[in-house]
Amino acid sequence: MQDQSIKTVATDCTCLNLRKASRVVTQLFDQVLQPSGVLANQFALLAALSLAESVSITRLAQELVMDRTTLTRNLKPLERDGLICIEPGQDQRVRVVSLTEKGQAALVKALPLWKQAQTKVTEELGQDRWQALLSNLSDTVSLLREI
Amino acid sequence: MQDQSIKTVATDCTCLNLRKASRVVTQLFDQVLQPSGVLANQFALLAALSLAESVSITRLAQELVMDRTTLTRNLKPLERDGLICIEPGQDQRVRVVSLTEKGQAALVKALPLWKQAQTKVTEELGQDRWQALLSNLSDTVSLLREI
DNA sequence: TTCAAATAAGTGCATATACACTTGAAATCA
DNA sequence: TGATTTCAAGTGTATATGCACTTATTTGAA
Repeated sequence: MQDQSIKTVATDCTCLNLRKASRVVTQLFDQVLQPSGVLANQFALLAALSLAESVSITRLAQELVMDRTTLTRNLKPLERDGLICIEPGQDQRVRVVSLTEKGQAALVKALPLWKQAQTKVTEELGQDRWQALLSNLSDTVSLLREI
Repeated sequence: MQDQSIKTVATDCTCLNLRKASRVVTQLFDQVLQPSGVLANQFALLAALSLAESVSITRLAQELVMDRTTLTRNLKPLERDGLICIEPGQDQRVRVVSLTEKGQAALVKALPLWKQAQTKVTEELGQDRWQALLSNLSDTVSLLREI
């Protein structure tokens, strides 16, 4: 009798559908960004750091809607490759993250590739559907992040 | 001068927005499913297996739009906990996955919690926006999975 | 019929994700 | 001022993700 319900899991589960789409789109972005040497997630980190200039790990994690400990580990490869710099802040508890020259350069190099990936998505979905998707994703994050 | 572009990464990046939403929603589902003892991703695997009855790893991976090797590893904890059974098929290359009694029971136990999580999402987004989101996610997967 | 191509799956490696717990520093309060 | 609370960050552990490479089996063709 729960057979009906189980079918709706496959078709209607918000989490499953989000994760599927996330996998597909991440693979596309990773592939297109390949020549730049950064992955999709790393590119987003670099972009966020470029805007924030200099920011604590906790604050950056909040902006990216990412667990703080996840961010700590995501920063590791970027630090190892010299794209970012992590220094103690005035408050000795805080560690401040910022882009290095090399990181800034990697971001600039990756930017046209990112636009390419974005264009692929908008071409496939069409502008209207893409706008709607983005808007709904953004709303989802806003509405669910604090419950 | 790429400063404008970089701002649009933070707001418009399809990949970033998808991953953010995926994180938020996965955390919600994991939390609500907690009493059932399965995570959101594991729940989706159990549901898919319940529908497929008995299926090869490659085929199940295709259905879930998941890399085959990712699925292999995702099945590990479920097999360890006795929720699924993996046996060689007639074709000796193939390994056939199926739900155990225990897995079926876990799925049934988790189902009302899943509905609870779904309801939370639809209540926050509202029916129309939720329907649109789901539809757009589904289209995104269909349109981008083979390019 | 034998050998090459194709197919199914696993492993090594690296990144991504987050919870529980710990450590160390700052702020607050008795 | 000294003790407690709060806060920022790191670590241990476990799951999730996918690419490159390998192994084993099947299929197909010379």
